[in-house]
Amino acid sequence: MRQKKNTSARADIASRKQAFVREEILTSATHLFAERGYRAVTIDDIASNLGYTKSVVYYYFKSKNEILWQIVSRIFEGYLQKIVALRDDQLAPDQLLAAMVRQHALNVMEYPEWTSIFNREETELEPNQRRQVRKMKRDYDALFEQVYEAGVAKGLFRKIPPHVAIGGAMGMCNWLYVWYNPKGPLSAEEIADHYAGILSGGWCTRAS
Amino acid sequence: MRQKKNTSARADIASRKQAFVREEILTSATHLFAERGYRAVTIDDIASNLGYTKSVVYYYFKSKNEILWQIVSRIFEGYLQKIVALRDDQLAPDQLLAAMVRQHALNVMEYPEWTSIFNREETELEPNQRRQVRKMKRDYDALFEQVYEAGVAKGLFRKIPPHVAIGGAMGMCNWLYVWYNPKGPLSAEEIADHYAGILSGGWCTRAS
DNA sequence: TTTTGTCTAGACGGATCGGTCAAAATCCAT
DNA sequence: ATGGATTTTGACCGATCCGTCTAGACAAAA
Repeated sequence: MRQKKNTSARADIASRKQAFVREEILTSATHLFAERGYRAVTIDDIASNLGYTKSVVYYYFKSKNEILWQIVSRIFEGYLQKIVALRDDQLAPDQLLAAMVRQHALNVMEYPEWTSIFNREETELEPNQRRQVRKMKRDYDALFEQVYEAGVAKGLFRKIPPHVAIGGAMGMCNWLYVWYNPKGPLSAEEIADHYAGILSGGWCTRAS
Repeated sequence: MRQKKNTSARADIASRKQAFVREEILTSATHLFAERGYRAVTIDDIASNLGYTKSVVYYYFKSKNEILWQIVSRIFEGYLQKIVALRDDQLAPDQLLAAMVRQHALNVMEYPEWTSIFNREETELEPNQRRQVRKMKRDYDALFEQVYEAGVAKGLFRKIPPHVAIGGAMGMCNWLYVWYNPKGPLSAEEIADHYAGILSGGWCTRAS
């Protein structure tokens, strides 16, 4: 018993440290991948950015690909949760979709680097990983498209193919990673509201 | 005279062939860069894709960077011309901006690969090239923002910061390179019209 | 046929980078 | 301090890839 307790305490410390360093490395890698692109970043870059050497990174991760995959997987988890949570509010399709768009825009602006990686580095994944990512994206978009369809059925939305309407909304929001500046004059909430507003009612003062 | 004529005839054939092969190489490179990313494509890939060897490519181009730069420069030229041409029509801001958005969407859908490269590979350019590209993008966007501002002044558009409104429109259109399928059920014109419509009047049937 | 300019092949250099490995250092319970 | 587990180091291997270079193929002019 005592032995077991001791070794497990020791293993505990070890695993906590491992978790911490893994997190550090993922953060460093996220910055660099977003800034220069996966292919242009070396393991040495990721390591020396933290004052480590390459070997340290390879102690905590099996390969460069595993680092990328960890980042990509987590991005999706975070995005999905916040969108799914909105469905509990039992809103009408037009209100719900506006809220979902708003939240997606906020997702992008909260971690622009994630969106950059998620969308730019898909080709760097291995075939089966890539299939998974594509499915994630499809499922995520489908959440929005279903609401759009429901809204069309109720006469709330114009009869535009859901795929086109949602594709437009996604582009609008995802593009934020290109130009959104956290230190800019507008807050993320303001921008998200503007976007939800434009998509719902357009930017013209009267209907065209 | 005869000598001069002869040698120039020979040079003529040569330069025509050079122009042709250079074009071939740029096309091959464009496909591959868009598909796999600049960094992941080797000169050998570009060459063997055409049945050539690496040396041929280096006979026609100084470096890999020159190929990328040629592609990027041309993209902008093509985009800009078609947008500037619309200004001659002397439309009111709301009509003009709708036409410009429509045209930009068509630009993207005509050569999705160009948009992909133009936006994904900016980090692969050399510093001064990158500065030029950023200026191109700023100037391009400014064309749209000016029209938006004029529309706001006339009470035609809602008072949204032009940068935000146009950023959204650009994202919407540029994102087409991710999902637009030329063989899909909708034509490029239909999609472009839908987008211009959404941005002008929203996707809701009544103003929210 | 010889010569000249244009184009191509293939080998090579040099640098980079992902990943491995054995040895050393560090840490902690006994 | 000792012993065992964990962590770090730095050298190293092998592969890839950009770009160069030399020799020669090929066509057209002389």
